[in-house]
Amino acid sequence: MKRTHMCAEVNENDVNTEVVVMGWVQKRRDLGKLIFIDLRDRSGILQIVFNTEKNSELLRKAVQLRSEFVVAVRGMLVNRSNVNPDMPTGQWEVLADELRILSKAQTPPILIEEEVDANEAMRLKYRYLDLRRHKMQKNLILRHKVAKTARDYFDENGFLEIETPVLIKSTPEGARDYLVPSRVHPGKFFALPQSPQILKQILMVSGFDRYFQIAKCFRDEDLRADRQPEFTQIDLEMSFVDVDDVISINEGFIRRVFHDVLGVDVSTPFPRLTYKEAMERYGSDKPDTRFGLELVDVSDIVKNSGFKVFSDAIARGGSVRAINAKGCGAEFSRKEIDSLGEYVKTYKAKGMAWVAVEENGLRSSITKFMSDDEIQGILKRTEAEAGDLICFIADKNEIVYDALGHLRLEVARRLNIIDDDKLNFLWVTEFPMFEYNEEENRWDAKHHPFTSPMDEDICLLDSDPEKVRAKAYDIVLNGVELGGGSIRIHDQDMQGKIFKLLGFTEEEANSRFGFLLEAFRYGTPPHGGLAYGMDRLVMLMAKTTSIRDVIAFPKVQNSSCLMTGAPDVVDEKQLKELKITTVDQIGTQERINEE
RNA sequence: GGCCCGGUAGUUCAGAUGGUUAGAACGCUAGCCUGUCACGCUAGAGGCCGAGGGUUCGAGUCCCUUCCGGGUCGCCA
Repeated sequence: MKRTHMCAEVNENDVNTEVVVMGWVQKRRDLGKLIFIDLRDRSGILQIVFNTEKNSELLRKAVQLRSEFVVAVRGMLVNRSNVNPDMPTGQWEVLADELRILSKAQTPPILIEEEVDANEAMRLKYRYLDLRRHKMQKNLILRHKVAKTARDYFDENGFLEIETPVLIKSTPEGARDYLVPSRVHPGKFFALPQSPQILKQILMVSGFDRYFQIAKCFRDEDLRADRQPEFTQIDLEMSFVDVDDVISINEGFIRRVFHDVLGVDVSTPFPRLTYKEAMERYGSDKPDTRFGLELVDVSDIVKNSGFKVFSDAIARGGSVRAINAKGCGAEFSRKEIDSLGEYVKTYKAKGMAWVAVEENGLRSSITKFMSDDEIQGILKRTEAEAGDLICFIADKNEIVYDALGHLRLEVARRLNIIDDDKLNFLWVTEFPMFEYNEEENRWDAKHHPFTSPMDEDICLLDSDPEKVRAKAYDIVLNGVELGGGSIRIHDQDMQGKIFKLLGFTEEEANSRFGFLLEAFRYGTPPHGGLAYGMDRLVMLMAKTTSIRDVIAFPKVQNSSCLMTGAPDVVDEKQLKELKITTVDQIGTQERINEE
């Protein structure tokens, strides 16, 4: 038998013709002398009917069918007497003439149903069953379409897809590397790329002008709902460009991918926020602008306040900022307000002061310490009305932003005011070039050490490195960092200066990035680019909240794969070839030696 | 590494204050049923209550340790 149709791809024109369909038994409804089968393939579900009047022999065979058997069915596609309006193929069914059981199946440990809320561990252990679910198939089909659209779009815009190696030189900095031992060079290791960053820059030196790649990347760090140890970037780089060129080609891509894959029209250009503005208004460098609750700085009002928590924070160079949680004063109990106070402690805030505005007065933890002028000033600045709850954080700016930025999101979630249908794209630009590393007592690159400073800030490099802004940009969708990039340094002298500022000696810079620095000596075009977290992009397009839902075989929080059991021990022989001894073995060896 | 939530039939869950024989739904097995599509009806099987230790006359329930899954902080140039 040769398959003629996918289950859900039959139509009126096929009625009264013979079809052959193959797939999995989704459901058997046995009425005695009449058996219905819902047959499922990746296209959908089609009902098969076995009728004793037509073929009693065949019906006896159909009795054996169970969930997830793989079968082939030949028969006439007919109009149903009882149409099922809830099913895309509900007006037809196949009147079976022949049934072949291609493969029997054990009863599956999880049900292949849309409404499964099976435990995720169970889903991941039996991932092949979980992936049979329509929703998961839809997600992976969506992912395929995103990848295809990326290839089409970038190809049409003159980008070349070029593969870069997966076994590369470790350039420590940033995330922890995954290492691969070399058999040929005992004691030496390859690293898996955290991103193709340096290699794509070298492709610019080679004159490829526009490069892109759908690249696997690896970072040996702890997992989150939106972070896996191996993930996929849509990575691109362009020569002879500045910030606006990169932004514009990427706005085109986003417009295209949402249009082609989801049929949604996204309007461009996207709003741009500087890093400074994003932090001051939203307390985050990846603000969710689908709702208000913006941060308000009240430092000037309370700098001399009798409430020492406020005045002291400001005296120490910090600030006091607030959000007006509209309606929460009326809505939240004391217990709920206190739980917000607990919530901000996650972000190192020592506490949360609050004022609930009521019809006939204020309910508050702090007003007794403050003057009327201060209180009135705050209410005016925060545009407080009866029913509102003003929440304050006083601390170092860094903590104030972080705590209030997260509090803002938490309040919005509790108030359920986030519109899931919105697609709020924006660019965050003008990131600081450096951030101070308290532990190591030096400046680190906020993006990476090849990021170009903004032209107008170059004069500040020596005097005020903290004030230098970079030609770096992130693209944000609904509070999720979708991607980021920068214009790179193409000038050797500037690169040397930046390395020096980052505290690299010449030898260190050479041993880490020598090959790149050398490449730059042979004629380097100005260049820049961007990389998307493809998993996150697909996750948001699929309207799910975990990238595990758009990755076929994801890993769990401890970086293992529940289906295959990776990572696992390997043969002694393999280790021997690699000249690798594990600490456990060393321990054993030492114990043996001691005895 | 820290904090929070969870782990009870195959699956999803319920099991106040410790108390005799641990329940439900779905799934599964068998029988009946010719228009079902959450098919229906009848009967049935199925449990080291994650693991180990402790308290107690008695532990699914309380305590300690540990393992597993999720969220989060740190981490993620």
